[in-house]
Amino acid sequence: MNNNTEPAGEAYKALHFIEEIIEKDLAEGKNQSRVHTRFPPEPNGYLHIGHAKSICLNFGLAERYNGLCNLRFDDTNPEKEEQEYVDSIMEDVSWLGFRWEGEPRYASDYFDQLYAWSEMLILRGKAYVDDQSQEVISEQRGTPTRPGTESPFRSRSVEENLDLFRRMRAGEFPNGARVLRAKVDMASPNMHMRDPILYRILHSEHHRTGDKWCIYPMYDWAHGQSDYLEGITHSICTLEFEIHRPLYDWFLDQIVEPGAYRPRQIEFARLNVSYTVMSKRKLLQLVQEGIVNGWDDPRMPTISGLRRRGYTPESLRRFADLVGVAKRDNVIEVDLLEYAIREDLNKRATRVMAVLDPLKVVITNYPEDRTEEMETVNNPEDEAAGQRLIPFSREIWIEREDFMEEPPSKFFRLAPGREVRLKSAYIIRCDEVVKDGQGHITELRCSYDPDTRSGSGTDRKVKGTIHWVSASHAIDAEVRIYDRLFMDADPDGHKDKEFKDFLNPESLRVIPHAKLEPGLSLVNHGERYQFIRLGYFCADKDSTPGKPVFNRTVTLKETWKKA
RNA sequence: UGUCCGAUAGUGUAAUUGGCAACACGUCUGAUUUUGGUUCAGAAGACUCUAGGUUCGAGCCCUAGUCGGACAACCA
Repeated sequence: MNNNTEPAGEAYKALHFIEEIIEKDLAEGKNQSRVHTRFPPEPNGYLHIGHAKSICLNFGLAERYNGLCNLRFDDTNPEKEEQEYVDSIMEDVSWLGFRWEGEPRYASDYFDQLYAWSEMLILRGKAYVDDQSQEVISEQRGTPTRPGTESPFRSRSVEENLDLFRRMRAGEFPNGARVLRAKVDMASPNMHMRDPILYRILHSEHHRTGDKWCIYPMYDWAHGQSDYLEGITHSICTLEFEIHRPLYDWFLDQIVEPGAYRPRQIEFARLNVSYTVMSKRKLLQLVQEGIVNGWDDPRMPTISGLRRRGYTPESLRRFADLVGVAKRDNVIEVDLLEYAIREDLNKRATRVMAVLDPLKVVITNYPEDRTEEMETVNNPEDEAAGQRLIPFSREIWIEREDFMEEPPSKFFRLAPGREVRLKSAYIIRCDEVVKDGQGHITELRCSYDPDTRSGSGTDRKVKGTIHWVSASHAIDAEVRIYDRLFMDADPDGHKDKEFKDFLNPESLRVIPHAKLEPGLSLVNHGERYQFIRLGYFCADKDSTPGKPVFNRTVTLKETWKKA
């Protein structure tokens, strides 16, 4: 069975290695030719763009092969996990546009079954209780190049192991007093096979099971078994778990009948993005040390941060598609992320006029009491978006950087004696530059050509077109100009420096009084616009009626270089 | 001195399974443009990690090596 046939007209897209594995399994009728994946985050932090790749992969595969995808919280460590994270994860996955099969699952749903299987292992002589301290166990484990040594408790009787394990569960021992270990192979070249720990004692409240348990299963013991219980066929994870796969399989061997259904672990290379950090630990550090304003700070590579920044779910899914799936370590250039959001917003964002650094222009030959409503197109890429009217009058704001007193030859904007077109309005010429006592430019006095009204059919051309906003009609807005958080392409790739040494001091610049066209006074947070010639901006949740707050998502592509 | 994994333009991913190394981002030209955006046309950029081998033919198969990554939490 080959599901690879694409609809006619669509470009052939090569299968990545996981799709190849799946198609082979499907063809062989493995696991009744089902495809069932899962996204298994630990609720100990917010999801980031790397998780988005994994989400798109797992849910995308299920979609492509008419399968299912579960959302499962890997909540086996009550000391780090919180409900807040569970909630944020569900919100992020849904926002990305995916629907998990049934209710969210939790590894903690399977604690009873895991416990029962553990007793089974003990009964079969495949697990034992070890009384040694963490330090001693760690010492005995050896090193990657030196085999471990067996614990003196390894040969305890089944009865004693069972009794001790039950008493561990009953809460008779303090944290760290004993652990349950699988009896595998202390001489294995794979460290994970050297009698891995199944259960540790943790007298702490679990966010879902409360105080029902004081022993908690380790990741390796919980994960594959959870996959099995959920009927997962393809358990996709990142490369660092590759070395765990023999253990994943060993555990499954203990509970799965040969030839029957069985999940398979497949590893792919995690996403890295230049100029950012991706570890939850470091992101948590940025939040806790107040370097950013929370997990959803628009500078964070978290899904909630990108959402607040103005990224669309479509752009993130497109990005996940563009980065591909393979097994080699990779660093994706941020440019690709920015390409993805520009591509999307170019098609859908309404163009509006906004002046961030206002310079007053007085049009001396324009009547003082006059206001014209100029028609302007909402989106040149989307005719259906229609037109709207914007007010024009004698005094306007233009961008300060759109004027130069002594312009280089390639400068197409306003300068003394030069002309520019005001977008959707008239061509003006700069006649006079007004300065204050310090030589600071305070105002430009210009004259307009009445025959050049936009849409009047005039054919007079000028080199440049600039944006503007009528001074008497403009509203004030706060605009937050975000730039990359780190100045180095690989912030944690330096031996003698810490990632925080590369923080960009100008990652956030707040413009308290930007001038916007009046139609923008009432915006709903999350609305996205293109500020003409400046970039894409998204209304922040801090907006209030009459005083919007905008976040800059990304600039427009800048191909112009100074001479 | 171990085990596992990986290596193709600057970046990422392909190469229909052994047949002229392609696509995307990025870079550079030019055209169009009432956004220096978009769009369009084009260009540069690769000893496919190295050395052997198999073959009429190797990015792909084999051998050896080099380089990079992962593994020594009672984290996931």
